[in-house]
Amino acid sequence: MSVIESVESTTPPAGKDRYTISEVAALTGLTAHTLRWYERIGLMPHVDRSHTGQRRFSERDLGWLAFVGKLRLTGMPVADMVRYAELVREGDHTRDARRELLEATRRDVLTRITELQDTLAVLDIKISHYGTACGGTPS
Amino acid sequence: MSVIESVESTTPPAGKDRYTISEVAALTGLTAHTLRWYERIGLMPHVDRSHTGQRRFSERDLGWLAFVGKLRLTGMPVADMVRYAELVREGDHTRDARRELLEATRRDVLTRITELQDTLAVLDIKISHYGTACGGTPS
DNA sequence: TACTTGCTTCGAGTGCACTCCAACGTTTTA
DNA sequence: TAAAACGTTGGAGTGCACTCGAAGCAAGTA
Repeated sequence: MSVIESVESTTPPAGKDRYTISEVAALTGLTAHTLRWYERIGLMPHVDRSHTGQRRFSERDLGWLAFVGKLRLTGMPVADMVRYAELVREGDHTRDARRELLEATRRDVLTRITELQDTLAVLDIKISHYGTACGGTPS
Repeated sequence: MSVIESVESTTPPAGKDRYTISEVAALTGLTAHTLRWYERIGLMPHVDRSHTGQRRFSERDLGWLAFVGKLRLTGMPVADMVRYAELVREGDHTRDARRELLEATRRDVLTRITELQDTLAVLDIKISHYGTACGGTPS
């Protein structure tokens, strides 16, 4: 618990802390279906429930979803995110493993950025070929 | 043909020009299955055949595959790449449409790079929360 | 009270990008 | 020449990440 608070929360609990699933859907851009699916596969920590069993998301849940959204942008497979979520749940002794995982992800992201910059260069060359009213022998 | 030469070829025709499918697979990292599939869906221009009907890839085909590989890295859907390939086949009067498409792709790539850089920043913050070597427990 | 909206679950369906199979023909190597 | 390796096709299968449907319970509004 303390680990989650100290490391996993980015946004401090401020504002209301009992969001319904449709509110969270609106805030995150995910569908309610996807949010339930995330919980089912273990990608969400267990979400609090109302007295009638309906989900009530906390600010921390929102923070986690925002982080997951970032990881998703990197192309990380959902299974790997689930693995990370499991490590968080397992507690303090997985700190090193988690840092390792994040650092590996960081390296992947750097690689992806480099690849995209290469691609950008290729696109620029192509575009410039299209741009110039070509008369010479292009390569 | 001339359009393809003037705009679509990056590598000048040098070296042998009759690669078998397994050679191309080795060179590109794609499987033979994928190469045939690319042709079937119209992502490859029609590949030359031997007198018995086997594929013989040219240097230009390799250049096209390299470009497709770059596009693939951007996350562009295969259907969009097929669309671009169709424009190329349709000839000179689609130049503008093609440049448009490449420029849109370029914008997408820039957006993706920005997203990844944001993600990188988040990862760095998380990693720094996990602390540097002093807190870690080595095996 | 009746209606509308939103929530629950489980399980099935979708779209994408491959990936593989079966059956058979061709080319290379020993 | 015989075997091994490689090629062909159409169509079916796989894995991922959702995405949706159906049946039913609960809460708010006219």
